Formats: sequence, C-alpha cells, structure tokens
Amino acid sequence: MNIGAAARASGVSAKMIRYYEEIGLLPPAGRSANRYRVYSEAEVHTLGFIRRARSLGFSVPKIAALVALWRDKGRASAEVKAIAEAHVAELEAKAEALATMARTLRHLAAHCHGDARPDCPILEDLAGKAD
Amino acid sequence: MNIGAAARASGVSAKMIRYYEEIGLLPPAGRSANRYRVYSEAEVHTLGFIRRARSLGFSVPKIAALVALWRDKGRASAEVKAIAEAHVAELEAKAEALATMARTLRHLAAHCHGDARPDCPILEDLAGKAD
DNA sequence: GTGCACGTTGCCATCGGGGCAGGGTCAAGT
DNA sequence: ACTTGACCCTGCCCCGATGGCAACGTGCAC
Repeated sequence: MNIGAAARASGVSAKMIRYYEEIGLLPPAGRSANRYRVYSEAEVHTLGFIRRARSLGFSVPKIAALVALWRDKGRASAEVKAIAEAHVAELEAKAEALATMARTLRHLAAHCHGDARPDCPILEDLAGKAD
Repeated sequence: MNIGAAARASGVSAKMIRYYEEIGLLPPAGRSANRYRVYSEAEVHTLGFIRRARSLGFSVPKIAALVALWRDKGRASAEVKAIAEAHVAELEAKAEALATMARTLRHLAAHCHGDARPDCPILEDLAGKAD
C-alpha cells in the first residue's frame, strides 16, 4: 500500500504521515524499489490509533508514549490511566480557562447597549477601568 | 520612556511591543536621537489595552479592530458588541470542544482498572474498537 | 508515447511568543 | 578618562501540528 492509500484508509493525511515519520512518532516506513513508502495493514492500524488520539487532544509526545504502551502487551493499565488522567486535567484546565474568558466577556457584553451610542463597558474594561 | 520602562509599565514584554509594531498593530514608535524607541503614557495605555484584550483571548486582528473602535470616539457600541459576541461564541465553541474531549477520556479512564493488569479500555478505544 | 495521478524532497507560512548573538549607547563608579 | 553593567538595536532560530507549493521522478492506461 502506498502513502495515498494508507492516508485514505487511516484518515491521516499523507503529509502528516511523513511528518510523524520525520519526528520519530513512526518508524521509517519500508520502501519499494522506486523509493515509495509502503504500508501494511498493521501500520494503517497504528495511523488510525494516532488519529483517534489526536482527536482527543493528545500531543505527539504523549501519543508516542501511548503507542509504546499499546505495543507492550505486558503494560500495566495504571500507566495508561495516569497519562489519560493527566491529559484530562490539562483539557479541563484549558476548557475552564476559555470558559472563564467567555463568561467575563459575555458579562461585559451584556451591559453594552449595542446600539448607535458610543459608550461601551467592554472598551472601558479593556481600557483599564478595572485595572 | 524607553521600551523597557514601557514594558514594565504595561505588562507587555519588550519583545512583544516590537512584534506588535512590526505587524502593524501599533504605529511605529517615535525614536530618540540614538534610535531607541520612545513611548508616551498614551502609548503605554494602549499597550495595557492590548494586554487585557489578549488575556480575554482576542486574536491580534480582532484587537486591531477593537483598538480602532476605542480610538473612534463616535463609534457605535453595537460594533464593539458584535465583535465581543462573536468572540464569546468562538471561546465557548473551543471550550466545549475541549470539555467534550475531557468527558470522553474521563469516561474511558473511569472504566480502566488502573492497576498492574494490561487490559485497558482507553487503549482499546484508541485502537479502534469503536471505530 | 503521452498524459494524468501519484510519489518524492524541500521550503515557506501559520500564531504568539521566547531566546540568543553581535553590536551600539549610556550613565555611574573608579 | 576608562571600565563596567544595564539597556537598546536588528536579525535569526525555535516551539506544534498542519497546509500548501514547487520541482522533479514514476507508473499505469490509453
């Protein structure tokens, strides 16, 4: 299977497959006589694993750790759980930071007339009223 | 006031002040005879505005629009409110996306023993059990 | 044999910064 | 006067994960 077919089969773009190989997340793919990268079903399976991990917001280094544990049939599930829980905490912290910004701004916007008049509590706050 | 003093007074790093000038968010600062950038209190005030807008997650282009409205004493508050509400929607969408990832992963982790045994629903899910 | 689809590598851009190198400037202390 | 240290200047490289483009090689179908 060439890279394009592997990309279609896994949902990971050819560009990203090369990138993952370049940064060491994937071992160098085998090459056919014409120097084209060749992928097996197992490698496509790994690419799908990576895609799903990315969709849960895992960074590439964390995914590397997860893939290593996945390959290690004797892993302790505690190790996986620890990575996952640390990531959940990170995600929740980021989500809360964004939600806090949204609440603050929503509150400011609620007090803004939103008409043709120029006075606006949003600008007043940004200008340092509450500094 | 030189750039270092302006940075301390505004809370924006000297590096970022130069960056904002370079990308056009700030007009080129005046220069003293030795080519040092010179800042007035008004410019420091603008920098504080930018810093607070950044802390609410506004992108640089949006901040450029907000600064322009701030300067325009005849602005309609509706314009400011529209930018703010669009940004609130963006923030909430991103926060919700992260929160959804966190919930999904938290759910998977809750079903993981987290002990020395190797079986782990987190890895099973990533491997495509639910693909 | 020709054209198209696909592969290869390499470079540039994103965004909001951090950091460092190499050099100029200035003020205070010796 | 001379040195030292703090500050300033510009320009470059780095981060993460991804997209895009250029220039060029390959393979297959007609």
